[in-house]
Amino acid sequence: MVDYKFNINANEYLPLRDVVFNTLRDAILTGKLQPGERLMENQLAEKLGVSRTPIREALRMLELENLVELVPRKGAQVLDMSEKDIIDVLELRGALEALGVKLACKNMSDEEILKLKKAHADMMQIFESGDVEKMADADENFHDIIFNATGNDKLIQIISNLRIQLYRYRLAHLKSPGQKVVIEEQHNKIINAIENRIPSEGSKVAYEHVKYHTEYILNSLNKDY
Amino acid sequence: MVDYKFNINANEYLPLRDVVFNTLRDAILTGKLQPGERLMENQLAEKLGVSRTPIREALRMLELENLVELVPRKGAQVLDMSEKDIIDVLELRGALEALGVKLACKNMSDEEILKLKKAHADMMQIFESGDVEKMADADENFHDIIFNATGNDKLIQIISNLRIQLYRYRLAHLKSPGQKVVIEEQHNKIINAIENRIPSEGSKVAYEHVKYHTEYILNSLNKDY
DNA sequence: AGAATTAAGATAGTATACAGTATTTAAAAA
DNA sequence: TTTTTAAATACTGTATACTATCTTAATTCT
Repeated sequence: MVDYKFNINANEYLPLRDVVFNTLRDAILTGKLQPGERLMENQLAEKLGVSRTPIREALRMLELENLVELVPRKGAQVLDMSEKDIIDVLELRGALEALGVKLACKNMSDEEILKLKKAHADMMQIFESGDVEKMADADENFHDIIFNATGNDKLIQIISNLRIQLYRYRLAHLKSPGQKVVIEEQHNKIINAIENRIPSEGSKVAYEHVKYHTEYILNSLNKDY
Repeated sequence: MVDYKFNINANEYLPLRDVVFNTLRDAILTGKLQPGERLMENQLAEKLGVSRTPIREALRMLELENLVELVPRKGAQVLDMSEKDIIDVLELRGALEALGVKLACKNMSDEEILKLKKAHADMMQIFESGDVEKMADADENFHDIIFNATGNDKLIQIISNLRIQLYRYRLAHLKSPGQKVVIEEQHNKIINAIENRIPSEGSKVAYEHVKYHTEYILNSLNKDY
């Protein structure tokens, strides 16, 4: 009746609400569902071939992820982020990336440091290609390695959520060709701080990294139109 | 305290799922529902006099608030926090309180500073009474004023969530009589930083405040039998 | 007796039905 | 025409019914 195309392991059971949740989230993040677009339960149910029940539960989950807005008796719509929202989230990211690198300075294993360096090298390679999507992915990968080394699961959870919120706007950053040199230098600083186990330094450069990122994004936003 | 979507205006409509959500959250935070306790949909539905539908939706929401754990086809149970979870959350709070006070140094109005001072004075008064619940509330109020002055809604949202997670464990802190002097001094430092508009100082003392808090809580936890 | 098996009950997953409320459309009045 | 009102429609909110699975306890087998 229902085929679980998201399940690689056919043994594992994934409730429909989670399938719907993943589907809708993906659609929102990739822009197939645009900010402001209404999400009607019947329509979604029909399109996805399920009843309204899992749709509704998925919508509640998306609401707490800040991806959709739910107005009682009116319905759901894809949430848009104002410029201020983006600034706010980046402000948070600044603090949390700083914490993340600080913890990574203390906790990252030598193996993981190697992995981090490799990720950095890969990313620089990809930068040559000019494929913005892949660049963004490589950047996320780099930061993922750091966060996973912090050992703080709550931090990982929150930063993931912030990243999801920013996902739709992240491409603005890496477009300009001059970026490579700056990002390379900043990432190198981060790697050095971690390798030399200097938490205060790591915290500082991570913060500056996000701050630079923020300013860049704001510029791109204002340049639009 | 728990004033979230609470509606004073009786005209405004609150979906049952939100009523259930508030009810269950309150029950969890006040310990009426203990960590580890199973939450069965039928049972809750009957007890609250509603159908399973709003119960299920409320449980999904509680899951994303990290208050209950949902295992597919098994059910929900009140989530317990390990000592490590508590440390992780406090580590996050350290970074976010630091950010909060830093922003408050920049954005807090003179009026709000007066309110903050009053809240501090009130708190010191309440400390004399020895009523731990009220002390905790007064402390939350003090920090609330700061966060509301940051102007960063996302920060407010996340710190609220972290606080909710810690709510059940917060009383451990204020019990010992020696606390008053230390907390008074630390809060004074925070107030001074904000009043004199020194973000770097505010950030520093806020971080130290949480760090002290953390160490205290850990001590209490280990002392428990 | 202890382990394995099966059957019964409990519980979550999903679909559907119905009720109530916004929204839209059409009609009537100004 | 423009505004008001009324009816129709399209939603969401909630309850309930049905199904699939998990748990528990009884039963059988070794």
